[in-house]
Amino acid sequence: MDIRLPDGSVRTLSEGATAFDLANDIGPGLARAVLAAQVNGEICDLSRKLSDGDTVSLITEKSEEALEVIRHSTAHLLAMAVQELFPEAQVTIGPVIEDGFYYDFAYERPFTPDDLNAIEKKMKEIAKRGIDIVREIWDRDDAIKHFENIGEKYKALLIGRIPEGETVSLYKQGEWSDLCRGPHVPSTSKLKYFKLMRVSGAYWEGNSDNEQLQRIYGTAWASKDDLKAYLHRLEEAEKRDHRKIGKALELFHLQDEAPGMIFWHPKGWSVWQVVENKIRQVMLENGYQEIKTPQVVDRKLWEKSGHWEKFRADMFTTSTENRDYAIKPMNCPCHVQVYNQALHSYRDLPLRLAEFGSCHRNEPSGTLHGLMRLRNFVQDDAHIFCTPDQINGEVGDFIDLVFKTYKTFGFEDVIIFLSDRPEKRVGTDEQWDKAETSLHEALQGKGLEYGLNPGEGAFYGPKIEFSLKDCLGRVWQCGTIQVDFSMPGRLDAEYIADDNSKQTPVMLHRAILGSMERFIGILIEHYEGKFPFWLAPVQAVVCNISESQSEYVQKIADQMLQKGFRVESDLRNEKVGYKVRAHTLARVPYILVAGDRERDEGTVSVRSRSGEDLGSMHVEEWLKEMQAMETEYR
RNA sequence: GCCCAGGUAGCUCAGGGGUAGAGCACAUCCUUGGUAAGGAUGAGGUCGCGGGUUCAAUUCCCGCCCUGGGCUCCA
Repeated sequence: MDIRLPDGSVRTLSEGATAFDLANDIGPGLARAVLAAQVNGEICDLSRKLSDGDTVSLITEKSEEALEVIRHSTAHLLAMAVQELFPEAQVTIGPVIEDGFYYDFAYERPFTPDDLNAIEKKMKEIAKRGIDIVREIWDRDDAIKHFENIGEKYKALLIGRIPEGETVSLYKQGEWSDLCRGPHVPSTSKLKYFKLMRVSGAYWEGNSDNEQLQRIYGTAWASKDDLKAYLHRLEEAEKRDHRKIGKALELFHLQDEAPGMIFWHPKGWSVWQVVENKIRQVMLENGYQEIKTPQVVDRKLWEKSGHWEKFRADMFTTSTENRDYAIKPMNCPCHVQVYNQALHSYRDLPLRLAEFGSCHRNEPSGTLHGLMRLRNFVQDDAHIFCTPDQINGEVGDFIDLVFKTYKTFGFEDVIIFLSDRPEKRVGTDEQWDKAETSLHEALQGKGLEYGLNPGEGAFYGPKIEFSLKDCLGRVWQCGTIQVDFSMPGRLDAEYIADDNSKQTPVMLHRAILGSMERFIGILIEHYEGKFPFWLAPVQAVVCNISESQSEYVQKIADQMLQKGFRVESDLRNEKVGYKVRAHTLARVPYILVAGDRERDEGTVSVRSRSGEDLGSMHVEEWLKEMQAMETEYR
């Protein structure tokens, strides 16, 4: 039979030849290196029997496709090792994930870090044994019986979900076997570059009502260098961690007495204010009006808005003089109160009310994370009250605003998802059709790529979410725009239409940064604490060389301060080298040095954070330079 | 909320049933030094909180709180 290779050439093999035979036929080197095959585009085992006319490419460690196979096989290796060491452990699932894999086990006790070391050692040992990995086809019912007999109830359960009469594939390595679709590498000896990373609990089927399983995470790569590079990448990412930098640069702190809430220090609060003022400016330039509403609001309003019934457990409450209050978990009900204080004409719409609204939500303790997930956070919130016909235009304008704003802060890489109608929802299908279409059209009109989260919309309307990634690749939602058919009606918002009828406006909830805290956290990681000039908490430090220039240094530092720049002077009894080092480590964008020469000439010597010597310049000239940087967002 | 690992000086961390350790930072003194660490001296701790075992607990045991990594959740 004839087999076509990726380069277009054709090789003739005898009937019944496998992908491995093909590799062997091409050369013994390839036969040693080959891990899997791709037959007519489908990745499969080397034991796959080929047919006349198949197009086959062989996957070696150099192929991109190899990683998934290696990781999958390493997950099996892990499971085998665990069961050799802990025969009572039951296997469940073990998928490939970004950068590695995990495997969930049911076991009477959690695995310890010591166990992990032992398991990894066992894995290496099994790998060295060079056990052949063999694919077997089983009848579904036989497979269920088999796994039930050996006490693997989870596997039996999984196979039970496969339709009757179908066959399933099992992969066998030595005495050990696992239900698996495959494909896998041909022998455990192909698995060399892996490392177990951590243990954690995980629920069976991801449902917290189910029993907790023991999850082991690992990473696996095609080469030693790749593994090393990955571990190095993790270390580098850790250096960007906003919690670490936040502490080192004295931006903020957290303490036991206020879990999930931030104590902002002068430097962190400086960043906050610059960010807030920038957003405030953007809001005013785009037709929003800023308001401020109460922190603590009577329970009755939350009952009316529906929050009390649905989210009471997640709200902080307080009471006094027989009245119950909730500390606001969101701003929208309050914004409707402001809207309701006047009788509105359709001519008033769209009405855009913005607030830097501080919200408290009693998030589960296990979910708190630095600045990213808090119990108290401030949203750059706004609500647009509009007619159904205005949704389209408002959403389109908002998307532009999001991208423009993110760009100002240095972000180009934005992940967009559209969440559409959930099963439980309010509003008519017609309304949902219209709203969802508006969102799709707005995104497509901008030529944006976006993912779909089917059924993930809020009960009151569909939404678009804009997310940014943190240093560890975790995705955090920042911006959002949500259509709301429910709350305006619940809270009696209305307007008089052009036919003099009373109508209920649609409300769009929207935020660009989302949570101020989270956004600043992402900013810290994005810039590794090296904020651009306009955001930096301290924009420049002026240093003297010896005592005789201290008066001059104070004078010019004050001059810059009066012009509105955030400038400090460093007159400490230390050498310049010491001061330069200290302020470089503190990520100050510019270090200005004045010795006798500069004092006599009325200049400063300018050194950038990156170590570049920009030479001496007159103070006036430097002031102009700073003014330019301030408005160019660089 | 669930599983695991942590919590020692302002920070980063070592230690371990019987006077608590380092580096950096801080203070004082010497030094006035031209672009990433000048020198000396010194101060600094309820070893997360509560209980138990013990002659003795920061150390061992139990509970709680917080932090970190996951899971679940995220209006």
